[in-house]
Amino acid sequence: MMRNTRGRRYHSPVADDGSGELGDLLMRAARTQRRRWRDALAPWDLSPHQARALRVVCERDGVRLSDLADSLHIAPRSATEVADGLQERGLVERTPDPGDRRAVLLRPTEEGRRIRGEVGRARAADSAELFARLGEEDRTTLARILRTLAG
Amino acid sequence: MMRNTRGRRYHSPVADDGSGELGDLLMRAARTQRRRWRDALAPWDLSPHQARALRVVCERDGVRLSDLADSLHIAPRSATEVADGLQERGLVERTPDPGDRRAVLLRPTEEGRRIRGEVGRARAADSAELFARLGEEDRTTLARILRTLAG
DNA sequence: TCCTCATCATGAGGTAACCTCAGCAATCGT
DNA sequence: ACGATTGCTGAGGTTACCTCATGATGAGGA
Repeated sequence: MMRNTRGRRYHSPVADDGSGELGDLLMRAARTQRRRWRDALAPWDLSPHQARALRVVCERDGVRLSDLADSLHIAPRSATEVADGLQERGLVERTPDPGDRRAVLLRPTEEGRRIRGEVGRARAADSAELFARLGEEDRTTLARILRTLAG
Repeated sequence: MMRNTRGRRYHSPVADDGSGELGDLLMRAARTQRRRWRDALAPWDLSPHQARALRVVCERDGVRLSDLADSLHIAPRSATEVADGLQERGLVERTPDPGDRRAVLLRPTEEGRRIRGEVGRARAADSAELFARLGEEDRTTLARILRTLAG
């Protein structure tokens, strides 16, 4: 799964025309982080999507497939597949929803909680390492600016 | 192609634990921009990747497939497919490389240049619109910070 | 020269992660 | 009580990647 062992180099992009450049930079920084995260996740052989799903399942205990789909911004049908993947690894289990017999609730297994903890710590460490390049003030500023953009 | 007409809403994510939060914010901002760009591109029915490829071909006039692959960070074989897509739409053409008879040079067609111009303007406008939420100073700061992160 | 090895593009074939649509069961609204 | 809706999943499709093999060419010796 996800054996992207290519590791190509980055070409310096285009001229700086002021505004378009910011978009490029944003994408580039995001790619850097995505790659780092993917690499940090490799020891558990989880895709970023699976890790996120596991996190969701652990946080809101008892998650419907459709809710999971919503959280991951994918179609309900696709959530089934993500859940299948996690279930195969024994990280989550399907239990019937007591309140609605059509629905299925996803719950983390013991192992699932454990893995989620490990992954969470690894992710935090990795994130801290990346953003350690910035000073305290820059981190605050960046958070504020990104919040403005994402809104 | 690329008919993601789902338009799901964003769930407010997890608690703010300080460092991990910045990573989330970065990804979120990047996603916002990616979605905007994709939408801005829709009128021409080009994927982001194709648009980027067209840009590369137009800029460095006469591009080998392997160079294109390098620029897009994909395997050489995959560059063939991207080129096929653009060629089918009549935006680029394959010409033999005079200096190496194994190689093929991609060149933009007249139409390709035209489209690239339009797309470039649309992209610049879109980017400007997004980043207009920020003040002049914030834009400068953001550029500096992102450069630090992407390095 | 000629032999070997690297490189270029591409055919063949595979995979992961999405999607839509149809179907079944359960629930809800009137 | 019954038609419409909701929740999940099987079946099957698309896209954008990938690897490996192949044929043609190029480049560096001996």
